Formats: sequence, structure tokens, C-alpha cells
Amino acid sequence: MHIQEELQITKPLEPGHEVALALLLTREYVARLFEEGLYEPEGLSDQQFNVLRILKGGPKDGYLVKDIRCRMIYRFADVPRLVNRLEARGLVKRCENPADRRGSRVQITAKGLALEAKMHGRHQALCQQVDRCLQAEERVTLLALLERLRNDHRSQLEALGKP
Amino acid sequence: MHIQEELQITKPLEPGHEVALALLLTREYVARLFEEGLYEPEGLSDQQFNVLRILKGGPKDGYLVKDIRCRMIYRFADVPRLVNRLEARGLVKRCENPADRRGSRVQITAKGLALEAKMHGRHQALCQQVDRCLQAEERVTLLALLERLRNDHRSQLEALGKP
DNA sequence: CTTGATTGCATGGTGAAACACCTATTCTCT
DNA sequence: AGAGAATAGGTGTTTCACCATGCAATCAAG
Repeated sequence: MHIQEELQITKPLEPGHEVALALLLTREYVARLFEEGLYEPEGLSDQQFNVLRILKGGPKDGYLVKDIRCRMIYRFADVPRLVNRLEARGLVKRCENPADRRGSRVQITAKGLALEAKMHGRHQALCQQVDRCLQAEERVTLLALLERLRNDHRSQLEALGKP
Repeated sequence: MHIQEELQITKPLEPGHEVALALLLTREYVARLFEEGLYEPEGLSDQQFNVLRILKGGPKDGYLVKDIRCRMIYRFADVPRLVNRLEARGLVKRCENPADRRGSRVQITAKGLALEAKMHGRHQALCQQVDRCLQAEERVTLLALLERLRNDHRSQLEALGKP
């Protein structure tokens, strides 16, 4: 189903507009797939799950808040409060950071690891489902084109002095 | 810059996971480009601008709320309140709908048309900027691959009975 | 060492989103 | 025509995101 059909647009679209719409729209589908299939059943938000995964893959003494933030997909995430909510559920804890006492180290707890492990299988299944309709070569192409878009936009944003 | 590098992920990624991350991340770049370059300077949200464009492209007597909703990128948008905010700024007005008095027709006002016209040029420029780094053939490829992902996910969602 | 600047984080307040619920109107079927 | 189901959309409430502010710790320069 084409974009025009899906959004019931009658006018012809500018080429770039079509690309932008396709990105936004496809992202909605994928996000919704993970939301309904993985996050919502566990009462987690996508960002919360992302934090758990980041911590699980990180060093044993945890990460500072800023280290979490720069690994998140959404760069302006309100990480302190995300950590608060995870901490309130016992999935995460804060420890003092002797090296720099301005920040505390955020560590994943055993309960957090258990939840991540529980969700891991379904996460992988959803990832495979995303990938299933692409051939290996198509995936490479898609990733390369998306990367080109990102690099182009990053240079544009940097040219405007945005971090 | 690869995804691993950008998100500082050390482990190798599952193929599908990489596709999903690339989509989410690239969408963030594009959304941010439009946000900073177009929406934020006018004090509109992306959804509000989307409503303005939908109304501008629609029939002269406007759309019902549900007609707006099904044309939005985000399908669960809280359209009544979006319209409230636009109405409070005088960009949009509600009129009675004699044919079916359950719903009112939402029309764009002259002020709304003027604002859309003011933003139109920059919107086109940003669209072209998105497209600039793609050759015509690459754009076709990218659109086709994204469409394949959407179609696949739509059938999955429908199989789960989700609208 | 001490002063000023910077970094890292927490928090307060405002506004919007997400969820459900409620009302009014229309449709359907007998 | 009338009763129940379905549709359209408004509203209430809680939660969350975003902005700015404030504080504590560190760094840099003299």
C-alpha cells in the first residue's frame, strides 16, 4: 500500500516529502509492533526497556546518567526520571560514584536482569519478524541508505551549531 | 557513522534489531530537522502542522475529526484537543455538520491558511534537503523497502486483531 | 588555595499525551 | 415507530515530557 493510499492523499507528493513521510510512517509501525508485543504487556515504556538493555550491556559498576543518555535513541530523554521510575520498581539502583561525586552510577539489579531476560526472547522474535521480509542484500541496502540520511542530517545540524 | 558507533554499542547486533534501530534513529534525525527548522520557530507541534496541511488539502467545508485522524501519521492522535489548541489560536474553526450532527466539520481559517503558506516554503526546502543525498533510483529503492516493512507489519497487526 | 566557570544531576512547574468514560446522534432491525 | 447497538467526539484524570532553575562537585587559572 502506497503512502498516498494509506494517508488518503490525493495530490502528488514532492520526492523528499514522500521519503520523510515514509520514514515517519514506517517507524510508527515498527514502534507499535514492539509497543504492543513487548513493552505494554510488561508495563514498561520503550525508553525504560532501552535503559535496561543499555545497563545490561554496560560495565558491572553501571553508567552515569549522561552515559545512558548518549546511548539512547532519543537524545533528549529525561533520564533522571526514567531512572527514578525504574528504581521505584526495583529494576535499577543508584550507587555512589567515588571518582566523581557529582554523579551516581546507575546499575541494573538482579530483578532488572531477570525482567530483561524474560523479555529478551520476545524481543529477538520481534526483531526477526522485522527482518523476515528483507533479503540479506536488501537489508544492507536499506541500512546504507538510512545511514546516508543520518549522516547528511547530522552534518546539517552541526552546521547550525546544534549538538 | 554506523549505528554501533553512534549508540556506542560494542556487541554485534541481530540483523533485525539493526534495522529497527536504524529506523528509529533515522526518524529521530528527520523529525528533529523539521522540529527545529520549521515547527518550533512557529510554536506549532508536528501534529498541529500536520492537521493544518490535511485541512488545507481537504474539501472546502472541512473534515470531520475522524477524517483528520485517519490521515495523520500517528493513528491514535488526540485530535479533538489538537483542534482545540488550533482553534484557540484562530487557525481553525468548527462548523456544524448538518448531514450528521454527531460530528462538526473542522475548517482551516484564513489565518491558518496564511500560516501554512508562510511555512510552506521552508517545508519544501527541508523536504528537498532530505532528498538531496539520494539519487532517484535510490529513493525508489528506499521507498519500496520501507513499504514492504509496513505491509508486513500491517498484516501482523491485523492478524492480532488490532485495527 | 581560592575564585570563577563548567559539568552533572535533581527537581518544580507547565503543558501535552494516554487512558478511560460519558453524551449525543444515527443506524438497524423488528 | 421504538429499542438496542454502533458511531462520533467531547471531557476528566493521571502520567509523562519539556523547559528552566538550583545545587553540588570538579576543573582551570592565578
